[in-house]
Amino acid sequence: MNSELEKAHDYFIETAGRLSKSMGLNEIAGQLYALLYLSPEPISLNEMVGKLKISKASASVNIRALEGWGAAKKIWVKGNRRDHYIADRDVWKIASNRLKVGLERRISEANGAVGQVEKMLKDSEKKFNDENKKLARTYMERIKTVRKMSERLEKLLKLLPTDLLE
Amino acid sequence: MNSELEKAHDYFIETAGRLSKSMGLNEIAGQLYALLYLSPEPISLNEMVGKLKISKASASVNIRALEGWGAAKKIWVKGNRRDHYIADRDVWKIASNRLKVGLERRISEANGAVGQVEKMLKDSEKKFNDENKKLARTYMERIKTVRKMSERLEKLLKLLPTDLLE
DNA sequence: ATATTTGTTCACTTTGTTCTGAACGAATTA
DNA sequence: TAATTCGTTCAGAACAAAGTGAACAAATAT
Repeated sequence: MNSELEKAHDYFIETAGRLSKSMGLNEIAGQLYALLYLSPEPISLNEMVGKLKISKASASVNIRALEGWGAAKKIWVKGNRRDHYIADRDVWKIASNRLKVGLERRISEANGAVGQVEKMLKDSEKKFNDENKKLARTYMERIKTVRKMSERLEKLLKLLPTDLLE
Repeated sequence: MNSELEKAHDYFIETAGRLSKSMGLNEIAGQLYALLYLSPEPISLNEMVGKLKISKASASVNIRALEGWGAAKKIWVKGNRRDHYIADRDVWKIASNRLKVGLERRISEANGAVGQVEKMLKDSEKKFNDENKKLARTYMERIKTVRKMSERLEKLLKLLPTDLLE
């Protein structure tokens, strides 16, 4: 194997891993994806283990994560009983979808909690003494602002695919 | 202190911490911001320590991170020599800016590396034998696609503030 | 039937991050 | 001037996340 070529290959993969990690995804998942992305041929679990110098366990777990995200898919290779994988090379689609899904989940969780806080404040409003009533008003008002914003964000996310990602 | 009120208050802060953490920021930073966000009064380091049950060290480090992001600012309180802080309550501005800056840094790093890989391939192109020449072509083509995409993303990020964040 | 190959799962270790307590210097008060 | 109050820094403890090896079950080959 030409070592210059291999160096470039490996550096690309390393970079993908770093990026993946810094984006809150798994480093090995990023490396695996880059490996598949570059390869003209489908790749087996064992080859992943060999090329990335990782354990079979990691390869197994992470390739299935990629599968789950629609970033890789299993493919049948004639006369070979090992699982082979290829990348869906539409990086943009995959990355933006990851981002979108991740944001949506977080926002919706936060929204749920914020809604609960609002409910708590409303429900016990009558029990507050004057001092606390004033404070509760401040809280309500400010929390409402937050909820408004996050609703706005949710809408924005729903909008994203058609406007920006096609 | 009315305990219902306090519960709502604390739950809001807890939620902010969780969200902050899940977004790759620091949990305490999120809690601190939420604390300041709700408070009608400026808050001192010691009060943060007391209300969030954290160490002075954490409070100090994280409040300055918030300051650096423009999410909190120091304020002078008459007759008190402690530092007091208030939140900039424009959550949208702060959050979107964080997101933007974070993405920009990562993308630009990745871009640098990808550019280098392209250079490596080009530079050593002549030395490849036929087999590798073909492989190198595949790499180049695919990596170029990635670069195009990330350039697109960079542009999109530059565009963001005016279009979406007004 | 037995042996081998293959991918998955899980308990454990390793690695990296975050938080804290203690020590410190600067500023303020007595 | 000495004592106290503050905020910062830093080494190390506590914690969380990720990767590994070994055991396993399923499929295939001998």
